[in-house]
Amino acid sequence: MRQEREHTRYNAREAEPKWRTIWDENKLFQTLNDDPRPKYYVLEMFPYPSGRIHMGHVRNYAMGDVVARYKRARGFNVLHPMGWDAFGMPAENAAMQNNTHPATWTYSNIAAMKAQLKSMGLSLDWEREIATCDPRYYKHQQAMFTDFMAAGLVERKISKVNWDPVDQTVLANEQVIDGRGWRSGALVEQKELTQWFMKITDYAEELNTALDTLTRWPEKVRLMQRNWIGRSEGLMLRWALDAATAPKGFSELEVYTTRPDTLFGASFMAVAPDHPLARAAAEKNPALAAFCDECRRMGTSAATLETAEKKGFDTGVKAVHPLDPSWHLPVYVANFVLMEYGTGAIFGCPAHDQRDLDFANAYALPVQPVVMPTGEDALAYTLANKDSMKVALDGDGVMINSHFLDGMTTEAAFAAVADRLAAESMGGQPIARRKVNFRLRDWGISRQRYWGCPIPVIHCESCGVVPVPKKDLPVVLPQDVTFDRPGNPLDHHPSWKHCSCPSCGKKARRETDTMDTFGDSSWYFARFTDPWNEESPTTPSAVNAWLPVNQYIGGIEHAILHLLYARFWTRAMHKTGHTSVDEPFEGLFTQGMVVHETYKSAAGEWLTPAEIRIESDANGRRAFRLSNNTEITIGDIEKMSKSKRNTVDPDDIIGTYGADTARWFMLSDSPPERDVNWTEDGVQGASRFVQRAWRICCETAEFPQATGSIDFGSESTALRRAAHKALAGVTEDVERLRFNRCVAHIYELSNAMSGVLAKGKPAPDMSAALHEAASIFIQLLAPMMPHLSEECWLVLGKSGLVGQAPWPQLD
RNA sequence: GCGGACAUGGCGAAACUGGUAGACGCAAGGGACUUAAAAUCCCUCGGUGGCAACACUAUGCGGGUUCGACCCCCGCUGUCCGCACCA
Repeated sequence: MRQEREHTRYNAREAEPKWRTIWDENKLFQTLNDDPRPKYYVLEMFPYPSGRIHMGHVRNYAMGDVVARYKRARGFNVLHPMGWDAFGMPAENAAMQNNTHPATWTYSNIAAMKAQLKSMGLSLDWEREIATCDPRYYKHQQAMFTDFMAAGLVERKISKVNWDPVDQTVLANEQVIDGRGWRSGALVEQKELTQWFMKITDYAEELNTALDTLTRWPEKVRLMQRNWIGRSEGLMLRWALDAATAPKGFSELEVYTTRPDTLFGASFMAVAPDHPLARAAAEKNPALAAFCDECRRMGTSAATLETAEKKGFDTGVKAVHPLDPSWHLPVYVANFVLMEYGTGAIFGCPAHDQRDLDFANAYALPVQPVVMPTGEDALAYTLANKDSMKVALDGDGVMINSHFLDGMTTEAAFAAVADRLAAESMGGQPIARRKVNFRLRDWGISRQRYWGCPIPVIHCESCGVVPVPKKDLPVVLPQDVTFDRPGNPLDHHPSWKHCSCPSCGKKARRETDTMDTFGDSSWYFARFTDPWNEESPTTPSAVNAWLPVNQYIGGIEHAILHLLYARFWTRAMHKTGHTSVDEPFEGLFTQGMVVHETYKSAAGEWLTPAEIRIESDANGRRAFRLSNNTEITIGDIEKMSKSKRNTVDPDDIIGTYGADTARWFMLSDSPPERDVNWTEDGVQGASRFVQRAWRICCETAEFPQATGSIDFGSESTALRRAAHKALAGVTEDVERLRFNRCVAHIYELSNAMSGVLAKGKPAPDMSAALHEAASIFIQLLAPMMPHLSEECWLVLGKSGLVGQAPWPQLD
């Protein structure tokens, strides 16, 4: 017979704030730099202060908090800080729309979001909070910028940019939609502007090879970075130009190729429309000039590239084949050759490159196979494919129709051509040299915007570009700016940009570009290690002790840009003496998105989950609108977004169920790297478990704890075994960030305990086993549901805080 | 086009290094308690057959390796993601 027992329900709304106050009063999560324990640095990607946290934040920070709390219990000195990625365009947009200052908007958002994060019960060291828009932060970023300048890592050069003529600003590629500015809708122009660049390409080789050392990064992210860097090994090859046809001043054409082995299959040359040779040839040829203009207008948008045909224009210039002086090839201007990659010029080998083949077929150029698959007959293969190929053979094989290369593998032929041409010279220089090339380009950091870190340089007519001396830093953003007209408010400001030259004292002009906000997030993890240092960006003893971040957690959307820039910036900091580490993040975890069902009315309008009531039975689920009871179509499960209105507000969930329930649900069910589907049923399930865990602890507390030595019987031993099995499972799975499995282990233990408790008053050995199991149970729960576990810890008569208890010993 | 990942009940998933497929949760169905509801508790829950013990079958599809395959190999199909004329 089940005993009649009345337990009060666990009241999260009362308990959660109470425990947070106790943690704060005991400074539980304050981290000292001189703590002797081994260090562990866990970091979640800091948020942009948009105004409110969303469920993605809840998932991200719940995961990080589990790791932080677990590592603390394992005896580590854990650094778990939080800050704000606070510069950026939304603040300026808000300023334009609402006539509020970006700083006012940003700081009020930070205050609101900080309160929300606090309500989650995260074990963060708020003493180290930083905001990138704070002059006490960007002062050091400016100091590093001048150090980077001195170290030759910063460059000012002319570059093509997307220019919005209405907003008078540069747009990133992502901000150009169908050739128009995302905000103004104006046709975007390609404009050449002098811009600031970080020389990330200086580290291309190292950023690529060091990926091999990042064994605790997802393979997917490493691969994406490897592709982005795009390392290739090839040959820089100089072709002589036929003097009779070449424009004045052009005697040769240099190309980059990764396939010198296919040189005998060449049938044309091609240069980019912006190539100097194209420009020179166009001067005397209006039709060619028109063709080049047309290519430029096509622009670089992905949509136009997809459908663009291979188009070219014969310049009339002839190039001399480097292995056969009697062989002259036509030089085309072609729309598929990019000025930005290699030398902006190629030789075309149609048989072994699909683009070249398409081009050759369009302009009736010869197609000569020079590589065939192993085992084929050379003559038969040639006859079958010559001038009639549809699909280029771009793989390895055996050389044919290639004179001294015939019979070699492609690999051997590459080496043979490279060696022979390196030994030959033209104008006193070798014809060819081996060259490692990268797709990666330098990082353009100039933004014609107000709400960003000012680039700390001064332009002087006599001295040129002069960095602002460190004693004059920070270059602070002016407060009194207006957003009533397009363009850069810093440029419009009546006095800000007028200054005197730091070296000669004459009147000079302050740089009005601000830095890309990716710069701000490229070193914040280093600043967290000693945010109190006013003199310099980092303190060697702190930054070198804490870095690298042991576990970094964030969204996959930052797989390339943020993580690559941070890897570069860390190396630049190393070069300039601000740290001695190269890789900022030892372990990386990319979590999945939070998704939710969508709801659409018959009229086609999206409805929020809060406006919906669900009915479900054996026939399935149906949705009804609360206001008028009409049936609503249940749509696809999609990423939570404002446009589909399928969002759930963390405040509502925490207010209704408590932070622990929200955290528990976020960690259960789906593997953390996959998307998690937020459902009302799932939250209620999590909430039921909170009450069940509470009941288990309350019921256990009614039975006596062990005194003296105990002989455990078979049933009590089984319970103890279940408890330690759960302990082993959770320990392993937290280490591997498999939180969904942790949840399952805990459920299994709770089922075992419920089964024992249902049998009524236990024998002394079972009572002792129950207390042991409950103690383990609460400790396993503690990293995930910290408030509830403190309350349970208390009801079981345990001393101290579970948040300070060491991880249980496995038996 | 190139590169990569994934595919298991009604659903989210688990199965560790090749060794009892479906742990755990959700949904659903049945029952207990209740005036009723909520909450709680008990039972069932991949499919087919059987009162049952149980038998057969089952991890996208087709082959293969193995005493043994969700797991390894080959070939398909589908879904998702990244890059996108990179010479």
